[in-house]
Amino acid sequence: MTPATRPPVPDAELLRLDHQVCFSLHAASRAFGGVYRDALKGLGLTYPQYLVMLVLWEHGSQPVKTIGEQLRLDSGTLSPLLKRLESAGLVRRERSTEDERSVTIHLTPSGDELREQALPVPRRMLAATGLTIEELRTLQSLLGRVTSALDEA
Amino acid sequence: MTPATRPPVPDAELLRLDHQVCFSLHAASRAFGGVYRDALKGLGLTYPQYLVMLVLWEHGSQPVKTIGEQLRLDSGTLSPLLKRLESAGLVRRERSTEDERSVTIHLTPSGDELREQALPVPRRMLAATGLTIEELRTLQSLLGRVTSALDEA
DNA sequence: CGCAACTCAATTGCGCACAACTAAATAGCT
DNA sequence: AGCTATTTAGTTGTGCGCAATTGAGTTGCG
Repeated sequence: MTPATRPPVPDAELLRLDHQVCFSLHAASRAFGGVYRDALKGLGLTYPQYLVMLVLWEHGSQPVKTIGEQLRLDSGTLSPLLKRLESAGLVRRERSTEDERSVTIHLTPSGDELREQALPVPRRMLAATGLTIEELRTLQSLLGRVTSALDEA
Repeated sequence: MTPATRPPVPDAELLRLDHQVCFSLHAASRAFGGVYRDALKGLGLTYPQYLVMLVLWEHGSQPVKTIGEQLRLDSGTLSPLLKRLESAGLVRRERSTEDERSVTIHLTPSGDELREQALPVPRRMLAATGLTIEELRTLQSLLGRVTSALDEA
């Protein structure tokens, strides 16, 4: 069934299905955000701030640019976010001496310590999704393909 | 392989996998947003505004509350958004006479006409995802389950 | 050297998302 | 009727996301 040539899906269904998928993605993203908000409240981090900390915990000090590349965020988002992390005492911003355009982000001791408190968060989130590891893999694979395809369009 | 009792997935992998899934969702949502931004530019709509118009096109005039329920958005988001749609001449806001707390949103003739221009959008988006109908169904099913589970947590 | 092109971070402006709160109206209960 | 609780929009404040712009700094080329 459903040969390689387009199967007989009527316009009306396509329309509804598309609506559901794009909306589902939007809704799922916000639902995740809500649960992360709770899970991260104790750490004083928002979800995007947590993503930045994950990058720093995993790969250490690095300039704003490479953080943005990994998270797909630009300086308009990262600059104020990093200043808030700096105000919270978690990171230090240091203008590079070799290339004065570049600002390197370092973890402070507080920022490094926070890692331990963050360790139980992923397992808690995994449980909250109600999915099996297999399903998570499937989901991640599909999302990755969608994102790549959309980025090229 | 992978019995019902937790399979031997080390913490480190769990951590990375979780990171990837939540991040993938975040990234996919923003990637979708970017492509919708282009697709909807000609209509003068943002993606959330498009969602509101879809609800109105499908189900007609209705109060703010029911729009919010369908889109999972509260009045803090919808009130200013609807005012922008009103400024654009696409909707009319009318306080109900029977229950003066309620504001009913109506499509204007312009708002109704816009539907035709929006018809090609879904097919364009579907193509941009690069997924088959089957994969979209799988994706939507997983996202729906995740959202339900997360909403309860 | 001197000038043009590029890079990188920051800033500005707009819109979305959500929490907390306000205000007005309705419903329910005594 | 009178009082309380609930419902419904709206407002305010904070933070994310992105486009467009600015400005400092670097690189490359003649």
